[in-house]
Amino acid sequence: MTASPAGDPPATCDDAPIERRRRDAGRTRHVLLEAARARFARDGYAVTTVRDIAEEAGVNVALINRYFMSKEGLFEACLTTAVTDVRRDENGLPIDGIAEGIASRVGSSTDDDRLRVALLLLLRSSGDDRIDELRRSVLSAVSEKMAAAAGGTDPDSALLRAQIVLATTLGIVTLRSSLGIQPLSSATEQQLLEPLRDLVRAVLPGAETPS
Amino acid sequence: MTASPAGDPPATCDDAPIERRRRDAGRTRHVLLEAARARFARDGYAVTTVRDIAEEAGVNVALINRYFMSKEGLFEACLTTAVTDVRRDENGLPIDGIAEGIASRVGSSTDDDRLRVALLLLLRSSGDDRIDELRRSVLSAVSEKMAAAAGGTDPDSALLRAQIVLATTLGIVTLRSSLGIQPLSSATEQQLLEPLRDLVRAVLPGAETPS
DNA sequence: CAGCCAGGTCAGCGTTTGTTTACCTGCCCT
DNA sequence: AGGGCAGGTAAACAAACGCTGACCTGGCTG
Repeated sequence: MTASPAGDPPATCDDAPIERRRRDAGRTRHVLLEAARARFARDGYAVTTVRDIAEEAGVNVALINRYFMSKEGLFEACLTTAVTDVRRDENGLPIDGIAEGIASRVGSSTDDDRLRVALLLLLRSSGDDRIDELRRSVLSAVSEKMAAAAGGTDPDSALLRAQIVLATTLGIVTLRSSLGIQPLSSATEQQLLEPLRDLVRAVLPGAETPS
Repeated sequence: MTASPAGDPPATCDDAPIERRRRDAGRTRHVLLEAARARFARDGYAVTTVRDIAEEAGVNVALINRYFMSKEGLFEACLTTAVTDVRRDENGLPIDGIAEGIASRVGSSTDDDRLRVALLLLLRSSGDDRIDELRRSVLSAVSEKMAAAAGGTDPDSALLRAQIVLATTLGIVTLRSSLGIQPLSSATEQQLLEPLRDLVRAVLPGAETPS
């Protein structure tokens, strides 16, 4: 599997056409990080071995410890990128249209959409308390932002309700990726949009759903 | 931790007051199964070691292989009990009052409520395809039963919507147990009931919520 | 009471895990 | 052209894993 590691010459060019350099620390680090993100998100921390990740990245196993100190360091780096992805994404949040946002985030089916992978990563635990606290804080921040966007009168109730909507989002991502339950797994973004609109409008107090 | 394994004499009785027998295969099997359920549900399959389970149950490690063939066999037995729990529970489903059912199932905070543990177990994977198919089928069955209970016109749309409600349920259980997000984690069954009522009424087409 | 077997213990097997050490080698600089 | 070093490789480490076989022993039966 994974016959061409990362940037193999497609056998039609002779010397050094595309590949940047033979030895590129930054590139290697990046390839390793992407492979780890995918495996950790799909299979979880404990199941994934460093040899799996290295093989998928087409890189020597020892380089994981060289660039990330340890397996846990690599996982923390993955989570950091996930946090960055989520943070950047929620800045572009449409104030109204929360349902649309969830649908588009959750919708992409099997492609490695960055945000779907990021959400899955936030659900994975390595057992390290400090990293768990990171997961907790960013998930809390997302729910707070959603509660603020939804408005409403009682702030405490709004936060609880926003976290229920967040639970729905994470639950859908889980059911679509881990299990393969039909029709949820093969539902398109369009098909998810209508029920999600109903859900958001009902659960979030002051949320407006544009036509 | 767990100083008294399962049924220690409470130090106030001399000889053999409560403990049934010194050697009881059925009891040992049961204790093992309960310990495994708790650990698998809380930490997942790969993280949990057979030595952990045996220690928590207060029995010898080799007995796991004696009574359940393998670690995977033990996990399958755990899932089977979870399936039984879920099946028995959904038989007593109130036709109306789906929200009440979810709230009561999800509500119990840190106690090892059987149904909460069962739902968590259904989210854990051992990597075995056959067992995964079991998880898939029972989760599908739950959503189908919910869709049937909710009624509605279009059966396909109703199923998708029921699975979204199921995703919410599983998401809440996950957020409450794995992470400790506030205020969701410490919300009582009562506090969860109101938003869940709104959610079910909006997402499930023909669901009636009694006053 | 003696015999027997289900129930339980113990030590160690082979494998896989994350990690480290010592060693090459491509690439830049003067 | 040729050191020098960052980038990469290979082999092996100790620890932990699931599992197994040979071995005890409590408790019922004849």
